[in-house]
Amino acid sequence: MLTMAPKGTRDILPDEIYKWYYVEEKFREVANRFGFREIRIPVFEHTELFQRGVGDTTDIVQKEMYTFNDKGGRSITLRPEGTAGVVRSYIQNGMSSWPQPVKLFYNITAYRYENVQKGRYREFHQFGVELFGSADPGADAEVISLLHLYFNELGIKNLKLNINSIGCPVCREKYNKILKEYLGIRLGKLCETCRDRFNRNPMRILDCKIESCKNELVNAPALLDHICEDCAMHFDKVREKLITMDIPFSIDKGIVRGLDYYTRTVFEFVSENIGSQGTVCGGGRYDGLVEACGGSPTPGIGFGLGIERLLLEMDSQNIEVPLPEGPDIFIGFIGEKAEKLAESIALKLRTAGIPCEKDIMGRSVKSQMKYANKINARFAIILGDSEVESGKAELKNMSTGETKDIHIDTIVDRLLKYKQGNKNE
RNA sequence: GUGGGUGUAGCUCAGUUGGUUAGAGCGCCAGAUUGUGGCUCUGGAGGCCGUGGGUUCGAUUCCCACCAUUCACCCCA
Repeated sequence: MLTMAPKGTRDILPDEIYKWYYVEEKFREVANRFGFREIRIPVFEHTELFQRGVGDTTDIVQKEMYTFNDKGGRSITLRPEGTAGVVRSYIQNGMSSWPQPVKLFYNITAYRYENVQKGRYREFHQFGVELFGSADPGADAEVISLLHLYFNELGIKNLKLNINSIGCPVCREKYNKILKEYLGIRLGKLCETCRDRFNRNPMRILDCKIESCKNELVNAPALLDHICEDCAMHFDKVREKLITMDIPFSIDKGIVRGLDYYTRTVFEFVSENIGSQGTVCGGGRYDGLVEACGGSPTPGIGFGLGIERLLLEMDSQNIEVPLPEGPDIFIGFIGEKAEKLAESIALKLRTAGIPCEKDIMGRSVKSQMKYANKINARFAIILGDSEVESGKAELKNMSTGETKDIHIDTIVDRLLKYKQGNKNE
């Protein structure tokens, strides 16, 4: 137990971190291109923020939060997602008086107490984007196109984009009446949980996976067919824009975001290759959220993108990420005088910005060379008494095996030139 | 919370029809004439065979429980 990471958490080791750097840098870069700026928010917030911002009736709040009292008696919760914290920050920092729209992105860990399975962990990583201040369908399209571009540039194929509209509170209320009429007559045939949902959140019944319930629901009215005129027009425009931008999508009337404050557009990017938790990215519009959290009415839209799932998908598609490079040079030595020389050269190289390693294991020359090979050093040099005396040494190119006699004083210059692209040096 | 699979070396996995010192490949460390890697060869380190209990003369092997892990349900990233 002492030597085991807690359930649902894991280490990201040096051998795989380059993949993380790669997708992180790409995400920052693409988000910046769209004018989104990075925000960093706390890992924990007041519990009530999530109760409000995520919604009291959701599974997340009801059973998945890491909640505890701090020593001051405050109820604190580790963030189960990113949106609520960003919304809080938007309000707290008066972002409504920033130039509009406010476009933010983030790279966070999040925490949910759930059973672990493929692509689902208790501590997981998300990229996200939140766009405040625009109710325009263009904002929806922009956020979705950001994702489309991002996946494209990573080389990911075949992620399926599903979109839907769940209307506004007004149309949802109307729809709920219609749905309840439909369900009311069939209530007896539904499972226990569904009967429970009937009063609390009838829309969730449509999500039920139990066969007998599904059978009763085949002809159930879909929310999309009952949204009001404004919402329908909004949805039409979003679709038009996606078509104009050549972004393929399907309409999935079944997407019903569990989070309470979602309005109008909801969407997800789904994979079929990474197990049953195939949603790589989920998002939508939340025009009521800022107000619900205590701010003035502000439209918003955003998404969360699961990094673990993204990486699983990239693996399943055999997408190659450029491997990290080894140090430019390994400095080996034998003897005390040579060691001092090696130390001073290593410091000069490092000061000049040249990655280099020097033996600190007291190994034989042969073993030092083996090590230089394992760490994928570009060059190696071995210093001994004769090198100390003559000021010259053999610089060995580790990939070709060629050696060149050089003056030790010139080593920094030579490697700098090499790095500047003069690979012939 | 529920159900199935799996726990033997750092990793991937053999194996013992229950019987003394538990194996391979990879990885790690070192050596193959004295100061030069990759290939090859040799050697070495490293296992309470997940934990606890039961059956037995004897358990890593059979049984039970627990724990961990994994996949799935629910839900979500």
